[in-house]
Amino acid sequence: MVDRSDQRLDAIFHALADPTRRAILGMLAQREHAIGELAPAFPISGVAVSKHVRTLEAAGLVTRRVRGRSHLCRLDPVALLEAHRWLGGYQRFWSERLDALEALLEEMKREPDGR
Amino acid sequence: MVDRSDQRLDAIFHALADPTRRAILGMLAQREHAIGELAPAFPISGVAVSKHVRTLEAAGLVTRRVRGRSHLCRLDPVALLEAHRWLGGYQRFWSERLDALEALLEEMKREPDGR
DNA sequence: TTGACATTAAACCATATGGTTTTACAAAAA
DNA sequence: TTTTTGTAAAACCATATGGTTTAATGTCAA
Repeated sequence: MVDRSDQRLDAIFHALADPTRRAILGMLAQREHAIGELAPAFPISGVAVSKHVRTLEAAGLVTRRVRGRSHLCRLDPVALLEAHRWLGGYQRFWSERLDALEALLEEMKREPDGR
Repeated sequence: MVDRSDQRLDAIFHALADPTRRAILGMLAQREHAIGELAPAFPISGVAVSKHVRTLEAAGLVTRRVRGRSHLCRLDPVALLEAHRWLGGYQRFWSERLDALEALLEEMKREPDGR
């Protein structure tokens, strides 16, 4: 019952569950960065940042291309989309709530005295 | 730089990074369940399931009401919505890709010989 | 009141995680 | 060629995690 897509979601959500890794994604959302450019933004060693990048890469959230001694990292949106779609499967739960709220507001507009 | 909403996302994504916990959410998406009803669905002890539920509860993904000796668990969509919205912040990355693909397909429709 | 039931608490264990420092290596610069 | 630079690999450490088993607790049923 634990299939491949399960394991992929495990890796994606686990990768997203760390604030440093989310911040790295945020930087990569601006533009491609070498690991050495990412590292100074964090209060941890470059080695630690490198390991975070590897985790993101393993989860499919980041791709890397090596140019000389620099490893250029780029956001890969596909994994983010996967997670987004999985969560979207629950959308009806919150939109039901929003619908209820909306209906209530509508009601209030039609009967402003709250009758 | 690690504020409250950061920690909330940590907890939410961490809670989602486990297949048992995601399966529990799946069951709760059907209807409210007592912990004792959830447990037989998994090949682990009831104690372990109880701890998973606590993790989900701590992340705000599940609420619990106690009725006699049963603890009734219900999905709380708000935390899921939070995660969904965070991911939605990256939507432009995959929609850009989809837009490009769409444009390409449009092009192919207009010039079916691939010129 | 006694006993069964649903759940939590506590103690424990193996492994995973996020960090460190040190070592290694390939590429660019001197 | 030698040195410096960017990154990974390896070894290590403390703590977190997901599981177990064994009490402890409160609630329903005989």
